[in-house]
Amino acid sequence: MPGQDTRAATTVARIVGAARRLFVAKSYAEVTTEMIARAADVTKGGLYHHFASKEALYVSMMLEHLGDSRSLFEEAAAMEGSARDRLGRLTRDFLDLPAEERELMRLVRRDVNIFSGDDRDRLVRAYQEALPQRVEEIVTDGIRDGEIAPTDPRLLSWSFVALVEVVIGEYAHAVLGESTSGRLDHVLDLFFGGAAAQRVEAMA
Amino acid sequence: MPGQDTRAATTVARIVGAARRLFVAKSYAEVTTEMIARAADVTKGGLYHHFASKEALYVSMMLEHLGDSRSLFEEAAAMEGSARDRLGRLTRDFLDLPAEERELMRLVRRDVNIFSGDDRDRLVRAYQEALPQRVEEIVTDGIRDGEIAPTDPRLLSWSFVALVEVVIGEYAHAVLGESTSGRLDHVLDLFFGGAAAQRVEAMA
DNA sequence: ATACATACCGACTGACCGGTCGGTATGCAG
DNA sequence: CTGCATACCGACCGGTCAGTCGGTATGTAT
Repeated sequence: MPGQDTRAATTVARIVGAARRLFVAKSYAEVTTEMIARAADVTKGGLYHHFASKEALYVSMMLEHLGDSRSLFEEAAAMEGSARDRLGRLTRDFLDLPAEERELMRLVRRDVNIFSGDDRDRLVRAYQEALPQRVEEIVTDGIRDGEIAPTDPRLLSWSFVALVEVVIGEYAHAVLGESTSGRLDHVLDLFFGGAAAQRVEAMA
Repeated sequence: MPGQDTRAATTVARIVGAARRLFVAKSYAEVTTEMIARAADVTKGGLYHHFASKEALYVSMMLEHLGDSRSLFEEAAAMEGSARDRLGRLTRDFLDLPAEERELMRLVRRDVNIFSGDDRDRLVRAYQEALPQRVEEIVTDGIRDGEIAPTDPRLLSWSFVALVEVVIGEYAHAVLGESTSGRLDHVLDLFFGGAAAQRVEAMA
């Protein structure tokens, strides 16, 4: 009953899904078009019917994911509230993402350097628009409102993202517990308050 | 006049040096043994006379560098003084490293995943002993002395290393100026004090 | 001088991989 | 029913690359 369009669309989706799984598990060079085709239950011919090249498939897969992520993070950035609340919401959304999707954000940064020209530029832009720029929005507001010390907002955003990345991975999982909240608090406390022991402060 | 031993040693050194330059500039898969041999002014045959495989060459090159780095960072960690001073010294040493050697520290983390088994384990261990464990020593002391808030020291160390990595790269260079000190202060301030605006505190 | 080891050469091989192409199957439009 | 487009197949090609191997040159020990 499904027409050709639907058929093609589901095949494309199968290929993209298989590519995503494989690219997360292995490096770009290690994943062969043959492997992707086999995992998607088509042949290489079928794969190349829908995608011009291995690179085009990778880029297509990644751009789709980055678009979705951007929508998700834009919601958090658009929230009302303190910078800490908004960063918390965004980070929580990120940490609660399925592991595979979260890994894709690391993947872009890892793989961007193996491309060049147009594809590379599009990937970089899409990544920055998906995550770092959303963080930067919040940080910039935080500086304007006196919540965050006046520093270069982009540098601060990257620092924040770097701290979040530390908290992914099994060691942090083991230390901070299974729930998202532990990791979240750890990141926010460290980012806003630093690692120094609390000085005794004058209390009201 | 030099005997065969010296001759072989210098050839090996040439090969390792060429490999280092190339692996920093391009990814593992993109660097061919032919390119390394050519850059080292030997043939592939000559290269394979000294190294059993491409992987063995990579590992050998990396372990040599990590050993040197470890010695350097151990000095800083062995210093007297506050945790902040010692971390500052270690970070300064790191930031003042020639760009190529500094890049190698990123390389390990990037490339570790393409190996497996024994080679992988040795690389991971050597890296951790070279940098993160040196940081962890200092952090642990800082916690013991009440300078750093009691948190998991390993997690804190990784966070610190992540913050340092942000500060390498051209954007940070442009924002924080050419000198090492600007980047150094930025990292230390952020790590110890956090990003929050200073609250007005009771002063003596 | 002779014999042996070590350094090095470079043509070659075998495997792999991205991409192609001629062909078949399946629907849809007139 | 016919003709055309689209989806898909799978054998194949061109090229690349890690690794090999028979050979030569250069020292070194006896």
